[in-house]
Amino acid sequence: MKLITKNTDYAIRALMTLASDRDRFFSAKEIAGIQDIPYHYLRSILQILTKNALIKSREGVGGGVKLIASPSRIHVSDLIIMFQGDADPGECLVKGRICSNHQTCVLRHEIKRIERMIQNQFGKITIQTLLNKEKN
Amino acid sequence: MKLITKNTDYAIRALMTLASDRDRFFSAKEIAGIQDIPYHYLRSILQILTKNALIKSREGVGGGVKLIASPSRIHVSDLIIMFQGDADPGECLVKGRICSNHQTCVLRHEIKRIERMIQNQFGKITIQTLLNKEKN
DNA sequence: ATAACTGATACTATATTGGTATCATTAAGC
DNA sequence: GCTTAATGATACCAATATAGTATCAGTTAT
Repeated sequence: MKLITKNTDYAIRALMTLASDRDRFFSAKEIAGIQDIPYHYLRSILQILTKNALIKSREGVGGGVKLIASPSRIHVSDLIIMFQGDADPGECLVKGRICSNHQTCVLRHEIKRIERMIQNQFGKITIQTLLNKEKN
Repeated sequence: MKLITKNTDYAIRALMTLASDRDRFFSAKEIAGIQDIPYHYLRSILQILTKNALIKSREGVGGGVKLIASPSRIHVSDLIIMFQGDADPGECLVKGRICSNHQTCVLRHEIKRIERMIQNQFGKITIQTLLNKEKN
């Protein structure tokens, strides 16, 4: 059961690095080195984070990316949605007679409930809480 | 976030059909028709259920498969493990410095906790509870 | 004997995820 | 201004996992 894909994972780690020094710009190359993330792949991830205004970028020599959102306001649930999409696109897994007879399918209902619970759990985890736990 | 894959879903539906009449054999063809599941794919799923002793099979004319486990003892969590494997095979998602510096990685720890919670939730759902909810 | 079934197994197709490459543009600093 | 170090945009490729198909051998009721 893969809850978190690599791009989400890489995003979290990049953000943790950025949170370690909020005032300066880190280049993608630098972050890739620190976190051992493939450079080009990381670049595409950073672009998404930039578009979602969690970080800002500066081009040119001495440029890079820098955290602009507060680490305590960046929830892992947001990153999951950002990189893994908003769960399944409303499609009913259980087709066939059961569903057509009963309109709403019981299994699907249970799955939805558990998905909400998961998102709720990941919503409680922020970049800040991860940093805090790391320092124990 | 795909919690349940199609083979698990198909297995659940097949078992619900079998639970609807525990005394007789259903052929794969029949179940495929009732649940609108691709015949050959369903056959491979039924073979796995047979090997795991949830159902028993009878070859030849008039054969098929029949439920042997009690619907209230078949937990969706078991089926998830059966068809989707035992979560991730112990591999740490967060490699690089964070992990090597701190031995155990904080994100991984949180993910593991949530995974246990999910399995616990799916452990509370059985074929029987699904059937009960369906009949409301 | 035949027809209806499962067992075993190999194969193919599709989708998702992970990763790479390239060219254009920007900006610092000599 | 030229060079260099950086991102923006975008297209492409590879690897893996999931979903689905096909076939042949063996079994059993009639």
